[in-house]
Amino acid sequence: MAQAAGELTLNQSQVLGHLRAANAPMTAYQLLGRMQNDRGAVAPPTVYRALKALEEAGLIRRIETLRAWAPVATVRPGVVVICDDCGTVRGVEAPGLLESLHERLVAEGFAEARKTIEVHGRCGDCAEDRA
Amino acid sequence: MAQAAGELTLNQSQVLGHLRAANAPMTAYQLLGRMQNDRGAVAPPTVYRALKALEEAGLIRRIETLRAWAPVATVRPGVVVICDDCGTVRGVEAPGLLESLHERLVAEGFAEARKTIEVHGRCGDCAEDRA
DNA sequence: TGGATATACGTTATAGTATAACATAGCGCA
DNA sequence: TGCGCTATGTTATACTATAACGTATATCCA
Repeated sequence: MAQAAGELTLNQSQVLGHLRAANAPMTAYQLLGRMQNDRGAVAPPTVYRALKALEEAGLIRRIETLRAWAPVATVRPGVVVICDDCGTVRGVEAPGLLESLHERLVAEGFAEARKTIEVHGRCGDCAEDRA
Repeated sequence: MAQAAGELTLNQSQVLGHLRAANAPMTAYQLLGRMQNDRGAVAPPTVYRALKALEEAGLIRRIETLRAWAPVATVRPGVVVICDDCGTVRGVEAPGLLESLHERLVAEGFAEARKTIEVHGRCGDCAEDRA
């Protein structure tokens, strides 16, 4: 069951599909539940393997502070903004910010490999709802 | 067993002591092991309760990307820099950077409550060791 | 004084997140 | 055909975190 490079397997595309259909990040076990609805018996490694492959392909990322996963389409750049009321997540572009942090660390001799920037709070829509 | 505000209980000061003695963040269960060495039977809630109190007191913080805990040195730094080789963690102050991100989000109507910024890579010392 | 309340901790059990290890199956190709 | 590769299945277990309930001690104040 070899797989052409750049294409998704069935597991992977199902997991990605569920993540893209959701309006908030999903935990691995929420995904597992969906997969079991779709297909019957599915075990955790099936989901975790798909998540790993999708993450390596740059199609999803883990939201560390939520222990959950989101498609990069909703979260693309470096800064992830999370509304604790409605659960939605979006990416904010802040190239200058990331750049200056990078410079700063390089100057201190630190070789940066991976950045996680997550901001929690309440989005404008939810603030209005409570106004 | 009420506790004067601002003072640490025995559990809390033992947990904090272990974290300060370590040269890298520790997981809750590593701490649990140390506590058991010190005192015999100790259960997870004892450790987690101490961690929660210490975090609320601003004395430690959870390193999300490591699922581990580290003491906070004096000022609460905005950016946590983690060496994946030696495991050490340090805080970097970057007030301008955080400020500009904050402005940016306020402009979009987002009310920020909590930020997590963690950078992984290799520190200068470890780069030298491998040179 | 004594009882209502609050806080910390003990204890048991369980929920939630993630991976190790080994087995099976399909595919490309020498 | 038989070998090696990759994806998936399957079982078990490790690791992280919290719920729920019980006990002890301190504090407040009627």
